[in-house]
Amino acid sequence: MNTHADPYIESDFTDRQGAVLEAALGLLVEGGEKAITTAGIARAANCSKESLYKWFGDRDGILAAMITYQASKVRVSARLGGPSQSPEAFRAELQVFANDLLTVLSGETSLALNRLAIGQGSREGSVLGNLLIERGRKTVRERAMVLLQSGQLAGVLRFDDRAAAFDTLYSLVVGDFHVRMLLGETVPALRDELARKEHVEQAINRFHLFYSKDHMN
Amino acid sequence: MNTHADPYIESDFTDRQGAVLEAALGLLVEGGEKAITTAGIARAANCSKESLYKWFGDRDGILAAMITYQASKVRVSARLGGPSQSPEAFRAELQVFANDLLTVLSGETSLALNRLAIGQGSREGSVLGNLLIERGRKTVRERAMVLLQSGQLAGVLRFDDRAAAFDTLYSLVVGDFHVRMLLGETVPALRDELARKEHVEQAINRFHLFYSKDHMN
DNA sequence: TTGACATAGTACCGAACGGTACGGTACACG
DNA sequence: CGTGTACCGTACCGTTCGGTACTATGTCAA
Repeated sequence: MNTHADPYIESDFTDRQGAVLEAALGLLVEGGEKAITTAGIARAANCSKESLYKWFGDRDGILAAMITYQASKVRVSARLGGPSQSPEAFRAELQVFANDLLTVLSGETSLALNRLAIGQGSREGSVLGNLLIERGRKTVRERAMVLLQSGQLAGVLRFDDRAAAFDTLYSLVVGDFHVRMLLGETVPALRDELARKEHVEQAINRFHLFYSKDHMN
Repeated sequence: MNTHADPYIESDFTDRQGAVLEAALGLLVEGGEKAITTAGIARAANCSKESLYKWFGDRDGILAAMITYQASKVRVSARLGGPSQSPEAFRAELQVFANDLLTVLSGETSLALNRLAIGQGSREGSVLGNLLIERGRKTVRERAMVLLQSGQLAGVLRFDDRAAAFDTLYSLVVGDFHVRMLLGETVPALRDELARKEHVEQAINRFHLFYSKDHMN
């Protein structure tokens, strides 16, 4: 991958190519991997199969491009609240992050891409899986890392291993929801507004129970 | 393989059919869904395609049968420790449960079946996904439920919603590992024996922090 | 022995798909 | 104007796969 993680690299794709990938993503969301045929993409995007192969190499190249393209689109705004904030404000910010995380993960496109990568997975080193972990999880991870460090600097949180704290936060917020959604279950705790808010609050409370200065064990 | 190894196997499958499904599972583990072709199964199991279609209807029927067959094989021994045990013994039992859960989820067959169901997922009501949730998760869930209730009766745990407590336990133990393994990542915290033990202990400790009588908030 | 039944093995068919090739069109550049 | 480039649309090819049909073999019962 590119070591130069410059923030300007939208993607290596032309507008036309982006439109084509958009159409392919639409097909994927609607019909699953089975719907991603070269002829189908060409038809949906009003382009020729020859262009597809020139741009992306082969079908797997198209799939990989879909992931990188979508990941480049979800660039989140990692707004830093600054180290001088109250514990309540920080807690609220964590709740916002948790809510955003759940929103992203429960999005149709995210689910479809995860299903695609998992379905292709384990075979051939799971190229798509690595791609999805690298490109997709990196953004949310970075945002959380910044958030956690700001909490530590503000004196709200206390931990030795920031990565481990992130894993805990992720587990508490997401839990088993992701797999269940990937399996096709409609999780009511994410649909219902009230239940979701309660879940997020509980998760953040529990996270503080682990990592706030008051509750260290 | 298991003619009568498991005492009361409630699968509707003949021994021959079980052997065929076993071969199909082998193909699935080795080569992913792409390797599950009717001709391939017939070749690997030394049976005819006609028999496959007579027994399982069509290809989707084979996939569904693979899930139900495997689920019927994993019937866990829900040994009940009884309500009169010390907190330390109960904690140890929770750790054993957590360890078993991680072992099952990281098994190649379980991962392959989950990948299969997820890959087919969302399309057509996700039949395989529901099947996997129903048949697969039910056993582990029931065992955990019994365990939790025994902990409550023993006066070690305290909760109103047992299902919610189970979800918390599951999240703390499994966390993000499942998705990452499904995506093809080899999680070191599960391979390494020491790291895994530490993780399980931490998870159980944290669970007790939420639900033990001493730590209620 | 004879006949009913189950199954293996193989051949076959139609459809779908990945990938390639070719003709046609619009546009840029000299 | 001519030439190259990029692209669309379509036709085409070879392969694979799901599903069916047919034959051969073995087994059990009368």
